[in-house]
Amino acid sequence: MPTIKDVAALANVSPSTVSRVIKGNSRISNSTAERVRDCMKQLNYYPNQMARTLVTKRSKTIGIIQKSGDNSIKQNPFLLDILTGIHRYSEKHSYLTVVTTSTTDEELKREVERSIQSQYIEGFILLYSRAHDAVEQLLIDNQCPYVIIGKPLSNHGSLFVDNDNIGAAIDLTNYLINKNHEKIIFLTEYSDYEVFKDRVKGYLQAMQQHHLVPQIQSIPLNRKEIKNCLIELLKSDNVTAIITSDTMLNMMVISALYELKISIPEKIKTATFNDSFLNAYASPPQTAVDVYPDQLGRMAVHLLTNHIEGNNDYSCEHIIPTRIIERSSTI
Amino acid sequence: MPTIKDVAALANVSPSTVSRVIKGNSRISNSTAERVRDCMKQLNYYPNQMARTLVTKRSKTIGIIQKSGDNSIKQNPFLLDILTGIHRYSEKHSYLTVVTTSTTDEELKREVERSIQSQYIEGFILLYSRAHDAVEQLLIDNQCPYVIIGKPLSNHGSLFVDNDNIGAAIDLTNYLINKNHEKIIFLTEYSDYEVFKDRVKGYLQAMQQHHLVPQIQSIPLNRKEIKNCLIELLKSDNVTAIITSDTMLNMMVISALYELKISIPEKIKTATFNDSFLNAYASPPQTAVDVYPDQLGRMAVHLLTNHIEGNNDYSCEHIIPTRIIERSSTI
DNA sequence: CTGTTAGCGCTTTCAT
DNA sequence: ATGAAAGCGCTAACAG
Repeated sequence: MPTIKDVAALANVSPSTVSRVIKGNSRISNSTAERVRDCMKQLNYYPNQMARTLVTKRSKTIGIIQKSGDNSIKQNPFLLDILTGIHRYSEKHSYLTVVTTSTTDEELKREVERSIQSQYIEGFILLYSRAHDAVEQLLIDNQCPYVIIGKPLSNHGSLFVDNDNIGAAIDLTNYLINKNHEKIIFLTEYSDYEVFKDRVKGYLQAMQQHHLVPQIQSIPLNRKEIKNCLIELLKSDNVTAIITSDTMLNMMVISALYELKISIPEKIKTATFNDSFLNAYASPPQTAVDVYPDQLGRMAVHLLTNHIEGNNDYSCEHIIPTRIIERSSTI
Repeated sequence: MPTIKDVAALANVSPSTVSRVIKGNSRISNSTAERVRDCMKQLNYYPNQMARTLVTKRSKTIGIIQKSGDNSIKQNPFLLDILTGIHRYSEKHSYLTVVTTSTTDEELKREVERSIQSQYIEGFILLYSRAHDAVEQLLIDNQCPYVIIGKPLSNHGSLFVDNDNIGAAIDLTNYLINKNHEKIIFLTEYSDYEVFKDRVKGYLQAMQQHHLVPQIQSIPLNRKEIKNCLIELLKSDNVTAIITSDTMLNMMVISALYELKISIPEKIKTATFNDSFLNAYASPPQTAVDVYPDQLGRMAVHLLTNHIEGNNDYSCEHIIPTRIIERSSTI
């Protein structure tokens, strides 16, 4: 591997001159700059990032923290779409991304701790929001720059980007109400994440505003329990529509409905949040709220890199809009 | 941020002694080692990875190369399960992973090029296998250590780990034949990846061995085309079972069947490859071949790190077994 | 068992 | 416009 010295020697200049050429310093004559660049090509030289980082203290690397859990949680297409947005936008700004995950919260914390200590991650993006989160506290304690994708909770003025989940839930509920549904139930998974709380809130608001009786049910992400729960819910009342708090839960619900031979949309309508291919290719395709995960990721990177680089730009919008994608499940 | 010198000063030893304590060198008296460790704690000291890498030339970082494509390709749970396996096992061996992806092949190549040039990735894992792949050629040209998850093609004696896809396809086909199916069709997506070729081969072998007429159809991953294709295939013949080459295609197929009001498993059985939650929570749950993606990832890391660290251990098994997970779609 | 010394490859004053 | 020199934080001979 050729070093900056090799290039310097070949070009008959000092290493500092080569260094200046690399970062496009203007005070270098065109002729030498040209010559140096030729030599770099000739030797197939590329600057060693480690060495550069060591002196500049700029690794151009951001850490992404997923919530812990098993595969089916982390493989939520919603999260993956955010990841894609982050990745794409980071690349454009020549930032590298490394993601941290774990099965348990404790392990996740340890992992994040490790990557803080290695001191080459310049900032973090937190892919979830939850009150009293140990990982966020870690970030605060270590004064790491970070941005949350989700609702900002701590009073540390943290950077964040989010959807208006209450509004989105109101919209989706109203959409069904406008189709003359009256008995609409809301299914949500057990969890203390903020998103779900907001969606419940929005549903409640919309139902109450139309003087309809809301019914909310928390269920674990588990085939059997979901099935039993549905049997219970559907036998007593004349439920005509189900809203689920997230696509993964919705997927399980429609799988259970299929088993129960309750056909969608004939007997019951279903709709959910976080659109993705999972909804487009479900049986039948599902109506869902698109939360523009790509944009969430993009904006998160934007905020974080701006903050890291000191050029704080607070003019940008932190709330990403949403829209309902209508599909067969509610038609 | 405290450095090794600060620790050394506080402990009244030289930096080299601290360095030795860090890497657990045995030739350090217990008393000083203890004292040094105390000082590290006291100062909240953690070694700077960059500096360490610069001198040792060991970054303990491996690069993962996904195939290019849009989200629905990269979010294939099969790939993500491999990723999880890689990640988990890397962590255990305190390796870091960074993944490279892109929408197009050209961009992917450029990205990989960049990460080779940055010279801090010690080896790569290629998540696909394809003949005449430009990215693999790049790895070869730059003499990067790498392992392929999939069929080894180049004659460079590359490390690899794979399933016996032909065998798996034979098994799955036989499973259906044993259930007295005779008209079984095989649907595969357009693509030049090796996995699919092998699965087709296995299907063919099994059908021919039982003197049944095979029927293979390539289709693009596209809702409309799949639907039309199914209409065509199902009207002419008395097809009783469909095998798809991958879960994503299968998902689209069952969505189309739902639309066509052809119920599974009553009118037709379906089965596919690469098991995941997508099959477990499909409508109805799908029979699928589990290829143990976690183990594929795990073994890939094992081979790669062994190779990087010079302790070549060729005794380990490179072919990961498979098994059929039976679910409602074929019952 | 421990200290001294010389770098790893790069950037960055400070000169000129 | 360019070079010399110092040093980022760490490790690795070589001494002793």
